This record gives sequence, C-alpha cells and structure tokens, in this order.
Amino acid sequence: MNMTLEELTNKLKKKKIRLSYQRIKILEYINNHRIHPTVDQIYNDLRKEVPTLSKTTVYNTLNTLADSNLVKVITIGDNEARYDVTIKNHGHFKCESCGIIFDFNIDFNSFKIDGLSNFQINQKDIYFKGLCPKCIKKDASE
Amino acid sequence: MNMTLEELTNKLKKKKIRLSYQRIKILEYINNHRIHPTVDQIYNDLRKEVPTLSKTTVYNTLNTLADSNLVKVITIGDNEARYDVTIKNHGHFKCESCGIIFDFNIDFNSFKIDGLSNFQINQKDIYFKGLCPKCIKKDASE
DNA sequence: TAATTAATTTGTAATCGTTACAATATAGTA
DNA sequence: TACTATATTGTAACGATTACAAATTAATTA
Repeated sequence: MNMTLEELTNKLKKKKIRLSYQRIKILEYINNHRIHPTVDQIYNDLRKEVPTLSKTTVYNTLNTLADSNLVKVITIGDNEARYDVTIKNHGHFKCESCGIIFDFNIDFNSFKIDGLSNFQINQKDIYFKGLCPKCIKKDASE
Repeated sequence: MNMTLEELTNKLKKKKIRLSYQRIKILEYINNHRIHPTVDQIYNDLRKEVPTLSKTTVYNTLNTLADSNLVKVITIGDNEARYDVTIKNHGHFKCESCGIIFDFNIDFNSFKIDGLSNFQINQKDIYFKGLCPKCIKKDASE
C-alpha cells in the first residue's frame, strides 16, 4: 500500500504535473492514509512535517490531483469534502453514527439502468449510508 | 404529477408535521417542479406568491421535510444542495456541461456488492456524471 | 552553474451556502 | 376566545472554499 518516492513522482510526471515538495507530500498522504481524510486532517497532519504548509496549498493541490484523476473527491452529504485514492469498483458507506466512511466492492457493470441511452457517463459515485457493525452493537447495548 | 392541496396536507399530517402556509407551498413546489431545485430557486420562485417568505424558512422547512422523508436531498458534488421528491429506484445524472440533473431508473437490487455484511443500510445514493445528449451534440459542432 | 521565466506557495481577505438566535407571528388545543 | 407551544422572520455568525497579490520555487536555457 505504501508508495515509494519514485512511484509518487512518476505518477505526477505522467500527468505532467510539476513536482513540488508539497504536492509529493500530499499525494503521499492520500496514498498512505486511506481514511478518506478531510482537508483539515491533511493540513493538520502534514503541518508537523511541512511547517510552512498553507491550507490554500492543500486545496490547490487536491484540486490539481483530482483534475488529473490522481485522487477522488468524495462528497457524501457532508459539508466538507473528503479525499480518496483512485481505485476502481468501490463504493462508499458512511456510518451515520460514528461518521467513518467504509469502502465496499461493487460491480459497476451489474447495474441495470434505464434512461441514459445517448448519455456519456464519465463518473459513477455510489454512496450508501446507515450504521456500521460497531455502532449497531453500541446502540443495542444502550 | 401535480398534487392537490388535500393530498399535500395529508402527507404532512401523516408525518405529524404542523401545517403552515409556507410548508404547504414548499412541499407543493418540490412536488410540482421536478427540476431538482436549489434553495435559491425555491426561495426566489415562491417569493412571488409568498412575499413574506424568508430564506431561513425554506431551509428549515426542507430540513423538516427531509427528516420525515418527504423530500430527498441531492448532494451531487455541487456546493449547494438540491431537492427532489421521494421516489424509489432512481439515480441522478448530472451533466458536467449544462448542469442539468436527470433522473434515471436503476434497479437497486441488482447490485453485486461485497464488504457490507453486518452493516445496516438506510440509504443508497447513485450519482453519475458526464454529458447529456444535447451537450454532446453541442460540443461536437464547435 | 547561473540566469530566466513561468508556475507554485503562502497568507489574507472575500465569497457563498447554511445555521444560530431572538423577537414576532401563527397553529393547534382547551 | 385564550393559551401554549411551535413556526416564521431577519440579522448575524459560521465554516468550507476560493480569489488575489506578493514571495518563492521548479524547470529551462545559455
């Protein structure tokens, strides 16, 4: 799961994104912390290693990476966006109690849809909500 | 598609939501304007009929109606929420060019998912993005 | 390696959607 | 009709995100 510096820089080079310390660190963070972090989480964690980091840079960089499809923006109903590595065939489940976002596998080709002929589909987002096993137990014991 | 005043008031009564002119008007608007409107659209359109209407009331009412499942909040990546009638088995497609949100039919039971055993699923949101037929043509002719 | 130029980072201020709050008005009930 | 709880309203506050300009840095060329 953890990626080397070389792998990360290659990812950026392939997309013709200019290398910078901040960009590499942010891309590294997204790849190595698969917790669907918010901008604030990324900013506060990385600030320990990169003291000069600005929150604007985090926003700019994430937008750049998202435009190039190197990270994925998750907008699962919250007020703040969350960020994820780009991996195919997975949906997101948000626990309404603890707020944790879980990945799950879903076969996007199994969908039986009707009403999108002649549409060009570029992106499919699957967001589920409910209770995770831990919170179901917790609720039951109260 | 258009609902009578009686049908609307019954919907509210069933959910034990106190009747008010504003609530009925907003619920009526959502039911009769299936364009996935924003708060601003609802507010500006209804202000013509209900001059004293406050935007806060639109927000409050929509939250109340959403809590009771009488309307559905669509957060398809925009900065602003959109609102829809509550109808089962449909997904939302947003055209990245013109911004229009289209409904499409999708069989939620056809999903082959893996990784959510022991999870309690309360809500499933399907958001697709891409280009609608009209915008595909427009782009091609430029 | 040094100089050049274009792009990036940074901090602050602005923006915009949404919510908090307190005063006024209204709905449901007795 | 009077009472009480709830809803509406307008303003102010909030929080996530973006705009902007100055300082810094990356890639390029000599």
